[in-house]
Amino acid sequence: MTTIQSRIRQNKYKITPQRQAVLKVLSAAIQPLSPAEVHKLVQADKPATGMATVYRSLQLLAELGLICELHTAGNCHRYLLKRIDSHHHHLICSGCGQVVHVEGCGLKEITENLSRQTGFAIDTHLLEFIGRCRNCQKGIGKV
Amino acid sequence: MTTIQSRIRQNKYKITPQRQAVLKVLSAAIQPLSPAEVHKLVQADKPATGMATVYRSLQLLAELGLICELHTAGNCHRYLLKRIDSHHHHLICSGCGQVVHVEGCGLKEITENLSRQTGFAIDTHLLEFIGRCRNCQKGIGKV
DNA sequence: CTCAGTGCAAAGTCTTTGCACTCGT
DNA sequence: ACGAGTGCAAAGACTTTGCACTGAG
Repeated sequence: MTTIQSRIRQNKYKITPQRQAVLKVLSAAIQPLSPAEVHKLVQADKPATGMATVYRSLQLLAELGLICELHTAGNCHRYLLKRIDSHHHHLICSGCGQVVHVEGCGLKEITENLSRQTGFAIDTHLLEFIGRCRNCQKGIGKV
Repeated sequence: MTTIQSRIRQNKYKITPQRQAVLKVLSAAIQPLSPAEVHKLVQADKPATGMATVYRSLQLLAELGLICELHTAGNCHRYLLKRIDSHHHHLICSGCGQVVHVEGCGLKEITENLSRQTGFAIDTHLLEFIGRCRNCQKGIGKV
């Protein structure tokens, strides 16, 4: 938490109660949240907070690499606090939305090959696994 | 092309000039197109075509698995004809948007491990490589 | 004290929907 | 001929922006 704040300060942005509230909400969340959900949860804390501020905060935090932006099927954008600094991905349950962290992906080699073959400078990759958790397989979350 | 049409027919949907036009545009495209781009290109062929029809066609074709939906950074949704029936992914240039097909990804093993560890039934994964093509590395597409 | 950050409301985008008409089958 | 599919325009969702005010540094 303190590291996060110092990262914000380092980049010459201010630490405002609103930004803290957004971070708090995201750090308490187990599953990724949409901007609207973040807004609702932030309002429990700071009722006056506007939607625009939530968007601006999410944008800032994503820019600083403090949170991840996920692309899910229906509700396209969802955000998640980056808990681990290492390279990782997410396994997302399509039933209930729960997220599991996945360490490593073994794509280093394929990335290097691709780069060699195509001449692309490959910056990153977007990888998400989509499935159904144990509960949702039992038909609970059948959407 | 004929296989595509039969796939549409199989699912009891009609083959309309508009759907054909959307398919034609996508099959002629080298890079993935946004709905708006598809619309513009379709209009060159059938000027009366409405935006709504383009959306409905894209949705239908994606549902039938005939086209891929990509999640890119800025303009979130873009569509691409599925040229190859095998499992594949895309390498996308963040400068000019050009797309390279990537065969295989070596994620079978990691998927199986994940499934075992987490109890998830993993249906699929979303994988895209993001980089800059040779031209854009030369600074041409510096956005 | 200053200016980045905020809240609000208005303006943009992007996407979907309702409805009468058209046209593939 | 029948009903899926269409075009249009309006509605809806989501996101950004302008502007005066507030408060973090």
